Amino acid sequence: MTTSEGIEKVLRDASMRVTRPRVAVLAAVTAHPHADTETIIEAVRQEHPTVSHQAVYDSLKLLTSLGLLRQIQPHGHIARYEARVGDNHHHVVCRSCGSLADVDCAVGAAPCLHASDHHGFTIDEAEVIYWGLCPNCQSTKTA
Amino acid sequence: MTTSEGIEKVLRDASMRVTRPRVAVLAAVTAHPHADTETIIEAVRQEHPTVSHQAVYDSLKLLTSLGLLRQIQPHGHIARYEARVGDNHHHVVCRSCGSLADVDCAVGAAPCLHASDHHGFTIDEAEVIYWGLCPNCQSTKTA
DNA sequence: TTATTTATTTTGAATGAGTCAAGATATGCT
DNA sequence: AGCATATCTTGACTCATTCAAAATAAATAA
Repeated sequence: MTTSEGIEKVLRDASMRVTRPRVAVLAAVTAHPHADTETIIEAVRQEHPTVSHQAVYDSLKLLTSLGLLRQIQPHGHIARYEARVGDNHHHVVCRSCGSLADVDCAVGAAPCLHASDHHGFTIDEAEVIYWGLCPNCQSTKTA
Repeated sequence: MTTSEGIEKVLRDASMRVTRPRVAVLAAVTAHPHADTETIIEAVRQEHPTVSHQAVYDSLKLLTSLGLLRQIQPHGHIARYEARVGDNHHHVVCRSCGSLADVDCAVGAAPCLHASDHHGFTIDEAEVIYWGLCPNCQSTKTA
């Protein structure tokens, strides 16, 4: 899915050009799950030192809109990205250090997706963020 | 709960001073649910023209940490606040116009709060944001 | 393969929500 | 009323992200 051929097909199907920055960004996010933009820029530049930050921003936005990436941005934190997509998993964020971990869905396939009263909204996604303390910060706080 | 006496008690219990900006901010948020900071600043200044933006930022942060307010900040949007607190309700955000509505909990009291695998995190809150289209934008899109 | 078209990228400046810091002010206590 | 200091005002500053114009390179056709 996230292989080199995979992205080419998705991009071409969307009438988008297959460019070095785009492929590199997808690879970088795949290699660094939950990385922020700065980290992704650095990772991309390991292989392609001339790629601009703007190209990374553009690629992240494009790949996200095409469904190849997912953006995570908890309150008070900058945006992070992950390549794990389409399996309806959620995230835990540590209130203390900001570290982030994946959490599989609690109840079956798409829990929480059926709100009791939509106010007429059509809902296509339920995003869940759990807040708490990571193991590290728990011990630090109590120590 | 959100009355003038209510906030005084909460502030005093927390050893915080009862100041004009704090009371005004709580009143403004109560009167303008889901308002962003800019809107709250304007609302506060209707009554108290000399209150600084910094005081509003500080008050919002304090009142939020005391549990009198709740901050909502969907991806790509600036922070908004609401005074409805402690009833575990969630929000729908329109992908098109960014409008926001309350949604009561889908399944009983605290759904989704029990993630299957915490990775050792202690979870104290499950935040749910539904994404979709508001009634207005639905008709605009299809029209 | 080379020329052509134009989507993307580079570069560098700009935006703007939010934060920082120092001095002025007002709250709560005695 | 007067004191101590929490809070506010003012104004500069941060920094993730966006904007814009010129340069570049991907895709198509000759």
